Amino acid sequence: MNILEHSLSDWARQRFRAVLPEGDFDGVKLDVVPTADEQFGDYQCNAAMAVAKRVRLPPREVAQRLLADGALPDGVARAEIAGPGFINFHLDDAALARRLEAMQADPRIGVPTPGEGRTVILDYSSPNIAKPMHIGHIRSTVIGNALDRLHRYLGYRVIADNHLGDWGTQFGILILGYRRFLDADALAADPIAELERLYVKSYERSKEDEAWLNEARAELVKLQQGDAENLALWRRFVELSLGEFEKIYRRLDVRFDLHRGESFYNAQLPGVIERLRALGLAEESEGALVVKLDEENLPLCIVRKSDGGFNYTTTDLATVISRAEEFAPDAVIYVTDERQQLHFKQFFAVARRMGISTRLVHVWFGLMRLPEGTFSTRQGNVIKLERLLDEAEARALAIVKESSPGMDDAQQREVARAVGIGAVKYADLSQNPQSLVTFTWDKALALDGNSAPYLQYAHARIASVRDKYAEQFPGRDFRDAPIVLTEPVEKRLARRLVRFPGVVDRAAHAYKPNMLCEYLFDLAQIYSTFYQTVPFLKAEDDVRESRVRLCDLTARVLRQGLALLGIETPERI
RNA sequence: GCGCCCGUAGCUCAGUCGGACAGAGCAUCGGAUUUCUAAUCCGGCGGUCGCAGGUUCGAAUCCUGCCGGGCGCGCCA
Repeated sequence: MNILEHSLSDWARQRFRAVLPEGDFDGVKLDVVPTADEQFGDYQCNAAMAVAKRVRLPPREVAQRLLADGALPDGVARAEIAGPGFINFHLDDAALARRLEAMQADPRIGVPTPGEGRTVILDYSSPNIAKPMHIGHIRSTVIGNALDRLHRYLGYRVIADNHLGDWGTQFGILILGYRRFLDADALAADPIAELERLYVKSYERSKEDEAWLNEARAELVKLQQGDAENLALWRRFVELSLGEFEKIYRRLDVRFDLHRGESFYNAQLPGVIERLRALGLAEESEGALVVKLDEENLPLCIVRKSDGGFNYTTTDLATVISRAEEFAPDAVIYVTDERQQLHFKQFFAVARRMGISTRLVHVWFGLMRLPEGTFSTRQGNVIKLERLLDEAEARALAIVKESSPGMDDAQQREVARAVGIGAVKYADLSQNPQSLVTFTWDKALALDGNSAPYLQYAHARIASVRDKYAEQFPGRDFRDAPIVLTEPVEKRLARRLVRFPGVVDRAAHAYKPNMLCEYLFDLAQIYSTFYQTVPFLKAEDDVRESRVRLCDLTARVLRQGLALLGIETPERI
C-alpha cells in the first residue's frame, strides 16, 4: 500500500511540471502535507507561493492553473485555494472508507517497506562494564531501541550492536582494587555494586597516591599484553556485568544482535594507524599521532596518544571499518548523548578521508540531569535504572489495585509491569530527543495525561468492545459490512487513522520517535471522544459493524504504534 | 577565547528542517456516570514564543547582536 501523503505529493509534483513546463523547481518543496488546522481541509500544498516567485506569476494564478479543468488527485473530493495561495484538499469520505478497509485487510495496516534490501547498523545503549546502569542510560537504550523497531518494521535489515565500554584505562584501577579490597560475599550478592565500590575506592586512592596510580597502570599494561591472570579477571568483570545488564534489558524488552565491545576491535587498532599513515592523513604532534581537520573546520583529532596507547577515535575507526567490511551497511546510526557531538564530527571526517562511504549518522540526545545539576558516580547521586523500574511498577500496581480490584493478583502484577515500564519508556520517547531533560520522579512515572497508560487504556477499552461484540453477536463478523463515515467525530477519527503509515515513515527517517508518540496520543484522544459520544454496540445493524471496524482499526494502530516504541498493550487494564 | 545546543502558558513539554488566528498535558475552576472499562469525556482560565533589529507576501522557525542556561574544545570515553 502506498502512503497517502506520498501519492498526493507525487500528484502535485507532476501537476506543477505539466502546468508550468518552463518552470525551474530546483530546491522548491512541492509536497502535500496534513493541514495544520482541520478547518482548512485534510491536506494542503503550500508550494504555489514559492513556485510563483520562480515563474513570476501571482501565487493564486499558479494555484488555479494547478487545479485547472477540475484536476484532482485520487481520493480527493474537492480542492480549493485559500489565502495567499494555499491549496487545500478535502478527502472523499467514500474513498477514505475504502482506504481504511484496505488498511484493515493488510496485516501491516498500510505501512510499506521502503527499507527492503537495505542494512542499518544501530549502535546504542553501550554501558560501561563494572558500573551500574543508571537513569542516564535510559535515553540511549529506549530511543535506540525505538529506532531499531521502527527501521525493522519499515523493512530494513537492522543489526543492533551494543558497543560496550569493556576496555580502557579504568580496568587497571579496577583490577588493583579487586586485588586489595574485594569482599567476596558482597560480590556474590550484588556483583556490579561491589565492582563499582572497588573501582571508586581504588580511583580515590589513585588520586592522592602516586605509587597506587603507577601500580594501576602496571596492571593495565599487563592486561593489554595478555597476562593470563588479568585477562581472566577482566573476563569475569565482563561476564558479571553483562549478566546484570541483561536483567535490565529483559525488563525493557531490549535485544541486541551483537555485543561487540571496544575490546573486540583491539587487535585491529594498529592496522588503523598504519592505514592512516599510508594514506598520509596522520602526522606527529607533541608526541601524539593526529589527523588535522582544517578543511572541515574542526579541531585536530588524536588517533594515538603520546604514550603509544589508542583512544576512542581509534576504536571507532576500527569498528566502522570492520562493520563496513562485514555487513556492507547503508547506514550506521550512533545513539549517544550530546557531549559526543564534536567527537563524532571528527570521527566521521576522518572516516570519510579514509574512504569509508557508508552513511554515518549521529543521533544525539540531551543529557539527563537532576534538578540540582548533573549527576555522576563520584558524586554518588546516581539513580539506578533498576530502582526507577521498580518504582514505576510499584506506582502502577497501587493504581491497578485501586481501579481493578476484581482482577486476580497475578494479572494485576502483569498489568502493573506493562504499565509501569511503558510509562517510563514513553516519558523519554515522547519529547524531542534533543531537548534537555531534567529528571523528576513524577515526570518519569507519569500515569495520566500524555502518557503510555492513557494509550494503553484506550487500547484496552477497545479490546473490551471487540469481546463484547463477539459475545453479543455470535456468528457475525464486523468486517462483513462496509465502513460508512457519518458522524463528524467518526470522520475525524478516520482521517487520523490513514495518517499512520506516513507518521511511521517520518518518525523513522527523522530519528524522532516523539513524532509517533504525538500521533498516537492525538489518535487516542479523538478515539476517546468518539467512544464517549457515539454508540456502537447499540447502534443499528451495519452502522454497528462500521463503527466496530473503526474501533478495531484504532486498536491495531495503537497496538502496532506502541509496539514500535517498545511498549506493550495489555488486553485488560 | 572558540564551537554546538537550548530559552514557547504558573509547571512539564509539542510545534512535521518559513505557512493561515501559537498547541497539548499537569495544576486550577465548572460540568457529565441507571447506557460499550470515569486510568474517561466536555467547557473555562492562562502566552508581547528570552530581548532588539533584519530578510520575506508570511518568522516560534532563517540571519545579526545582546541577555540567560547547558555542553564541548589534542592525549577520558
